[in-house]
Amino acid sequence: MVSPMTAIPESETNTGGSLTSLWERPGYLIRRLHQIHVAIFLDECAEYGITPVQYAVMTALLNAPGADQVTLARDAGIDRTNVADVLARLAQRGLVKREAGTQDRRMRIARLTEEGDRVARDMEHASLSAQAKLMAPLSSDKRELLMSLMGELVDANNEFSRAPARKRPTG
Amino acid sequence: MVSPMTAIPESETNTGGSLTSLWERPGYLIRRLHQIHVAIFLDECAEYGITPVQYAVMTALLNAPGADQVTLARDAGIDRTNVADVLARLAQRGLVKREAGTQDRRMRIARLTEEGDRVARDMEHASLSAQAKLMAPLSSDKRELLMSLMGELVDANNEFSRAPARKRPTG
DNA sequence: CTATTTTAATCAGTATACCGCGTTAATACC
DNA sequence: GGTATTAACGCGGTATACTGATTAAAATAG
Repeated sequence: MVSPMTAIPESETNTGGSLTSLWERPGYLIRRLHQIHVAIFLDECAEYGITPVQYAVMTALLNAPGADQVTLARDAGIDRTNVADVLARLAQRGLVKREAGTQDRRMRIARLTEEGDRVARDMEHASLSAQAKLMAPLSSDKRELLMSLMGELVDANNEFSRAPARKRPTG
Repeated sequence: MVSPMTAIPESETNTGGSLTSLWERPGYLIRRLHQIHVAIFLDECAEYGITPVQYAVMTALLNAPGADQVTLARDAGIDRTNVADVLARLAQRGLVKREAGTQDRRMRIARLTEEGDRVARDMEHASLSAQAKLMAPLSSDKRELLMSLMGELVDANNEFSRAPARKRPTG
């Protein structure tokens, strides 16, 4: 015994029932899909140097200028402490400015700077390109189907993540 | 102009076409789905203290004992450098042991320890519970549909991420 | 057999994502 | 009005995920 073969022994511990394939695990497919989307987004938006999460925060600020961090977290579906980090990085690049809240002095209010506003609007094309590239392998029908199914799942499981986002507009 | 009103001005910069809702962006839904799955998995598998990625690496090691880091990265769809970090943490907890490769001395070979093997097998129930909880809001038909669509998308876009996984078994 | 190239791993650095604790300010209660 | 509770932040810590550079060993070209 103990032959010196170091190649994969094939049946050393794998006694019969190998566990389910990764491709049958929803968690695996979701993680890979996430990886892939981030990679495509970063590629398409490389000229701006903005990440998907930063873009989500910036668009949230477009729609709700002067929001506090908790509101931004709920609007963008991002963890509270993470929003603070993202805002700090955006502020350091001059895309966001932060002030203390006037009414509630616990809050820190965030706004896009002029440059931040311009960048957020300019990026829309690139972000749509990233979407298109990601979904390109699917037919139009399948795209809609996938969006619908994912939306349903996120909606129903919203409360399970630490960052329960604002629910989908029912309208 | 420059009125001192600090409440959300509603139309300060938001000139007309507000950008697309987050719920219409595939990247947003994918990111939220990922958040939610990780949260559910950590909750269901709390007694083991194993993360989804650690579980993926451990099951990869179940099926390919003695694999090197590049192989593990491809099998589990995880970035090369990340695999090294995950293995280091698993090794520190005594679930994995690592040795230098005998034939190719650049490689570092990884194996599950006895305890690691036992934990990986014991966890299957909990991981299936996490899957079930995640997918519970969807009917059986919709679950299959979603898995199929996600699989198709991951398969087609595989090469866009830094961690291009081993392709889906065609059989 | 030497020189180039390729490959596995490591390291440093950055960004997301979350937890738990503590601080401070606003609110509620008495 | 003083106390208890709640709420918004900040900080430290951990894990994933990736980039770029470097090192060392193997494979290949000349």
